[in-house]
Amino acid sequence: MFADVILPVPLPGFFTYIVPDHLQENVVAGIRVVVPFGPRRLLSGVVASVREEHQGNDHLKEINSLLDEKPILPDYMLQFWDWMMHYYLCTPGEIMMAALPSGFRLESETKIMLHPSFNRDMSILSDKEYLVAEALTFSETLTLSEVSEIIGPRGMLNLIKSLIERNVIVSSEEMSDTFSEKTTSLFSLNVPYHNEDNLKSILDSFSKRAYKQMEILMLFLQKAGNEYPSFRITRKDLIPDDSYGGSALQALVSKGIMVEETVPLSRLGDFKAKKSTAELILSPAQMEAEENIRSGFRLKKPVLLHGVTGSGKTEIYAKLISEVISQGKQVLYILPEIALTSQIIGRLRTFFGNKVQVFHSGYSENQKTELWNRIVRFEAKEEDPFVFVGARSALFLPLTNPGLIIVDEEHDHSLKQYDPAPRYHARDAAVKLAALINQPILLGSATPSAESFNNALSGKYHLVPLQQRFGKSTLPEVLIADMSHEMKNRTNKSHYSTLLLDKIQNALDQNLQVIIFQNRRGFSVRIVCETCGWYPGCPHCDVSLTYHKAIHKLKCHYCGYQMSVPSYCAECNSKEIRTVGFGTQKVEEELASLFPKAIIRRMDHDTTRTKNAFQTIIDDFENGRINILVGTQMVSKGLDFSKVALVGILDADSMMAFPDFRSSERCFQHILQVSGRAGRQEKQGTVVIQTYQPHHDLIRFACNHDYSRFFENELAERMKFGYPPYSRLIRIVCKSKDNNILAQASFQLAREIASIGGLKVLGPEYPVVARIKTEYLRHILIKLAPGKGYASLKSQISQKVRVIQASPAWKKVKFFPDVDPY
DNA sequence: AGCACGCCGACT
DNA sequence: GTCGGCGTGCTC
Repeated sequence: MFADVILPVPLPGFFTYIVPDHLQENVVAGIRVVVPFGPRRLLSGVVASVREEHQGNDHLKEINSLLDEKPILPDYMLQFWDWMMHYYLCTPGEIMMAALPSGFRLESETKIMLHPSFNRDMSILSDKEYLVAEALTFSETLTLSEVSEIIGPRGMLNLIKSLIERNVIVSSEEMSDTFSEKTTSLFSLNVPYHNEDNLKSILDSFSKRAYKQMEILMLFLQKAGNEYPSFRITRKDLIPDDSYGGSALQALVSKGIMVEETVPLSRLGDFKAKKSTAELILSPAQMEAEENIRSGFRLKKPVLLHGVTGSGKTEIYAKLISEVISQGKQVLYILPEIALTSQIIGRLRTFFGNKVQVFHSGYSENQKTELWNRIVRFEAKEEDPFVFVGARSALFLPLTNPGLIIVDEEHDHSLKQYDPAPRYHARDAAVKLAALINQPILLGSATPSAESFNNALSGKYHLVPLQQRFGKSTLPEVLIADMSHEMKNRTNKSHYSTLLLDKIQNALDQNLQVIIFQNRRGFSVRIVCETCGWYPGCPHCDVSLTYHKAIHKLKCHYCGYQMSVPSYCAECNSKEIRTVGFGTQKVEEELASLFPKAIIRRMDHDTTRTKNAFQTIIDDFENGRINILVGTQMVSKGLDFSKVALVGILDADSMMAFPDFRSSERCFQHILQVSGRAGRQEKQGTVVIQTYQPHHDLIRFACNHDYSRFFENELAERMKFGYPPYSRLIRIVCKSKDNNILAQASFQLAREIASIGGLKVLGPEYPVVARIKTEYLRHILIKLAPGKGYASLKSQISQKVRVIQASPAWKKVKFFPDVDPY
């Protein structure tokens, strides 16, 4: 028998191994195996399929051993991987690396031991060799990292090689487990002292000499109550304010009065539900939407819930989730970004407590591995997790009994993975996954993507509108500040219109909060020579350097290169150098001088870098410790604040101007999303949009919250130019350090692909940033017209890529296909 | 991707 | 003379 194995290497295809006779019964698809790979490497891989026949007379190797008794991946998950590698033009290994936490991807580690025939004649050894041999007489085996600790990393490999050649040592490959169980100590009363007399006498003796020990013992008995013989407690729970550093407790253990035992501790945390789901009361509008969603599920169509900001989508989700759980099924809840999860988690845990688990890239590998283990062993018991909230990568969780998939904020661009492969869109992949498992899927957004909206219009998705805000809140009033008018009349103070400043003052006077949105494009602050226009650029990338005030340095956003701020121009030696552009930092400063009494905080990449920074800012804002919050996209994403009276959008134009067919859509979504933060309770909120193009359609539609009109317009535009959803795009990113070879290779590839026919090739073109980390870039954009045959065209395209890649002339060029690029 | 092999410049 | 730099080729 032969097994096709997926290995964590970015090479196309599976690797075929012989299944040894004694393993024939146990090797099935979805199981992990250890296989030899290359001259001296062992890898763990996943069996994709087992077959009886194998053509070709290749020299196949044998499977070494098995890591699992039963599959860790359900059948549908292997189908999902298969679909993904074909759809997104990547290798199974790339999917495996994205899907499995590292605890499930074991690698071999070289271990050395003394050669059995070595006669222990140490005189033939050098000093360093002697140290290694001596260490091997104490502990039988050493890993390479242990050897490196003994003699240092320099020349280690050669030394070991020489020892092996001289038959002093032998080496072997062993699989090492990277997962380490988290443990804790539990303390209990030792058996002799379960006898009350013994206990009493020891307490009496302590009252004279070891007062602290008695105190701890008393504390233990107090917490244990009648259960004291079987009571076990952690140090932290026993002595919360551990001022003794635990030494007294340790003394009790060493005297044999108490017993310490090490037990495994879950990293997944413990959360109690605070409310019963019976307390989930939906408004009539929500109930209607819920009913409508169910009818969509009955039609076996993906459901698109288009609920305006503040309409209470989460409550509807919770209602649906509670029902799925009650059937003993699991729920997968995908969110665009880690930052958002904590809010949603909090709300879901109110109802579902421990049943809710989180999974995203911010989790440690050990945490991920533990959750995977729990899922693989899922038995639908009360204490098992049922709801999995996570970012894209949660799609790969091997749920054994999934009953519902939710993709929230389905319009969000961060649902698409860009690097590394697989470059998948979590929404589209989730729709496919739902179809594979034949279970319902719900997509939710206040501003659905053009793709999804089009699918809803065409009947492919079932559309559920929810146009009413929850409770008494109404949609905010949107006002336009015409910046060209303001500029002409010189009424504006720097970047702020009088309208916006008045409204801010107004809000502050009423002790209400303000959010100021400045998008990322306007975020970068550069340095420019006033005399000749020179600006410092990154030596490795084709971008200007961004000024960072906190470190007073110029920095490259692509490769991290840093330099100090030049005092004169490198071109003309002029000293007239100044900063241009205005980012959140500058906004924060300027607002501080305009509103000296207000407490202003900033939320952007810089201020949310540390683990809890994001949550801290949100908490401060929620509790009214911040009057004005200045931020990028981050402030627009699903945050629920109740006292926000005003939202200001400083520079709508820079969002509209970006040269990309999705820029209008993105700009409109940002405006609507950030506007949605205003006026979440009875009082109507206000939004001020500053723009130089007040009559632009996009601005007009945004003012009226007119999603449908905007997207009807937008779809008409897309159709005119043949952009998605009226075509499919594949972008091939070409990279090389050699710009000439890159130019030739990418040109050649574009020509080859064009020759396939049935598609349109644009480029090769220079991307906006044409060089990153000393590598030059070209983009080839392929438009596939609507109709059948995508699969065949795609495989032809990747065939062409492989041919070009294989030709010796272009071997310095790398190609990365990106299907449905963003 | 990782690892071995192989061919040239900087040190004991 | 060796160490170790990374260019090249291969992995069922």
